[in-house]
Amino acid sequence: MSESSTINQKTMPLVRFTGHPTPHYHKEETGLLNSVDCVIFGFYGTELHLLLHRFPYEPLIGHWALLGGFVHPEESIDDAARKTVQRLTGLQDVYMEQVYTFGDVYRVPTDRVITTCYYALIEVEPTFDKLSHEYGATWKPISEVLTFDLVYDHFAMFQKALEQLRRKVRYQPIGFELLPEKFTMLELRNLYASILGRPLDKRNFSKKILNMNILVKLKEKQKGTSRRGSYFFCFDEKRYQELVSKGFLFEL
Amino acid sequence: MSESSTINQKTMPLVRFTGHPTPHYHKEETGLLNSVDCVIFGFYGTELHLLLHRFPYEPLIGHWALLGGFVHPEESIDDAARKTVQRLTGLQDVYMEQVYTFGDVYRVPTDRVITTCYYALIEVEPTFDKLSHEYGATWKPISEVLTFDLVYDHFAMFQKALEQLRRKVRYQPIGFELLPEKFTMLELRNLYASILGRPLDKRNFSKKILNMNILVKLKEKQKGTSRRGSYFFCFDEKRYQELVSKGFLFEL
DNA sequence: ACAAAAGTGTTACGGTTACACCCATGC
DNA sequence: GCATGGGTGTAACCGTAACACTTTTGT
Repeated sequence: MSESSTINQKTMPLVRFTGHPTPHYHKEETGLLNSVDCVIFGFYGTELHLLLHRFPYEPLIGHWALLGGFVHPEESIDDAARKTVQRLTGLQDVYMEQVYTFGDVYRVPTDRVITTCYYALIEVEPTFDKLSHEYGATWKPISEVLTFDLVYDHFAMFQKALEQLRRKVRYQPIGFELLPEKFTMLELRNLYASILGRPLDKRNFSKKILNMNILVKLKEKQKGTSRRGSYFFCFDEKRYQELVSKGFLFEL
Repeated sequence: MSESSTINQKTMPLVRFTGHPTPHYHKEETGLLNSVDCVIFGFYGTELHLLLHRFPYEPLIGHWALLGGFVHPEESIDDAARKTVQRLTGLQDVYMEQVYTFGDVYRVPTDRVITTCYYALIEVEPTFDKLSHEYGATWKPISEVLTFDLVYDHFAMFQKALEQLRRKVRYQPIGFELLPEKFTMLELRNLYASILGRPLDKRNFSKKILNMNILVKLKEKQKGTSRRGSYFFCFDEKRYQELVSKGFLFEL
C-alpha cells in the first residue's frame, strides 16, 4: 500500500468528479431524507434547561419538540446542526456534539427520515432577547421536560443526549460552556449537581476542582446575592491544554 | 397535551399513510445516499482483532476497508448494519452498537454518502470457516491496523469505534461478547488488557471481577495450555441483571 | 447586632496498587 | 522430580466522603 488513499477535503472541488473509469457502484441506490435534531441545553437558576419549540406541522401542531432541519446535499450534517441552532437562538460558534442517529423506518410516519441528533451547550443569558419568536422557542427545566410528551422520538433523543452529557461532563471540562465567562463556585457546583442529578458537597467539590489548577480566581466579587459576595472564577483553557499535554486527566 | 404523540412502531402499516391533511413539509427536500460501515471486533490469541476486507471498487481497489452497505428505504439503519455483518461473517444475533455518523460532503469523493458507523463484537472461532471469500475478509490485529491506510474516512471510524469500545467495556459487561461461552481467567484478563491497551495485574484483576459475583466457576478445566489446567468461567447474565436491579454497577 | 451566604480543614473509610511464593499436574 | 503455568493474601497508599464552625458585610 504505497499510495495514500486519504482525501484532502479542503481542496476538493465543489463539483463532483464524474468521469469515473469503473462502474459507479451507487447508481441503483435510492436517496433518503436526512435531518438533524438539536437538544439545546442551557443552565440558569439552579437547574439545567432545554430549549423547546412548538411543532408547527399537522397532525402534531403545538406539541413540544426539538428543533431540527433537513440536511441539504451541499452541507455536512454538522453544518446542518449548527444552522439549526443558529436559526433558533441567533448564536454562532456554539459547543455541539453528535449524539446518535435515529434510523427506524417509521420513526416519522409520513416519510422515511433518518435523523442525526446533536446536543448543544449554550450560555442562556445572551439568548433571552434573541430567541426566535417565529419558532416559539422556550427554555424549560429538564425536570419538567421529563413529563412532556415530545413529538415522534424526540423524547428518546433528549434522553440519549442527557445521558451522553452526564457521562462526558465527568471526563471533559465542557460544563463551562454552559456558564458565562465569569462564574462563582456556587454556580459551578449547582451546574454539576443539576447535570449529574445529585447533591455535591460544598467543600469537597471546590477542593477537587481547585486542585486541578484549571480555574483562575478573579479579584472581582459577585454582589447582590449575598452580603459578603463571592469571588468569580474563570476557566483557563490554555492552562488546561498544557496540563493535558502533560498527562492530566479531568475527572469528576 | 392530552393525546399521545408517540407512534407504536410495531403496528405501523407497511405502506405510508399518504392522505395527509396539511402541507407535506418534506416535499421539496432532496434524498441523499445513506450507508453503514461496520467495525467488527474479535479477540483471539492475546490481541483484539479487526475484520477487514479489500475494497472492490476503483480507484481504491485492493485497499483495506471496513465492510459497509447501503441503507434501503424499507430497512432501518440498524438492520442495514446487521445485514452487513451477516453478509461478511455469516453470523446473526451479534452484539452491535452504533458509533457515529459521518456526514461531511466530500467524505466519499464521487457521491454524497452519509454513513453511520457501527461496531460489532464477535466470537472469532465460529467465523473462521464462514468468512465470506467473496469479500476477501481477514482478521487483523489492531496493532497492525494502526499502520494501515484505510479507504475514505474508515480509519477515523475505526478510531472512534475503538475509543467507544474502550470506554464502554469499563462500565458494561460487554467484553464477554468477544469470548466463547466458557473462558479462563487468563483469557478474560488478556482481553481486557488488549482492549484497554495496558497490562493488568493477575491477582488484582481476578479479585475484582470475582468480587462482582457475575462469573460462575465451572468444574471443568482447560487442558493443553498448561500442566495444571485452569478453570473455566462463564458470565451469568441473569445474575448480572438481578444485581443491576439492586443498584449494582459494573466497573473496571 | 443580626441575618445570610461564603469560606475553610481534619478524620475515617474503602478501594486500588504493588508484590512473591506455593500448588497441581503431565511429561 | 522437574518444569510450567495456575492460583492465592497482605500491607501501604491514596483519593473520597463526611462533617461544623468562623468570616464577612449590608441592612
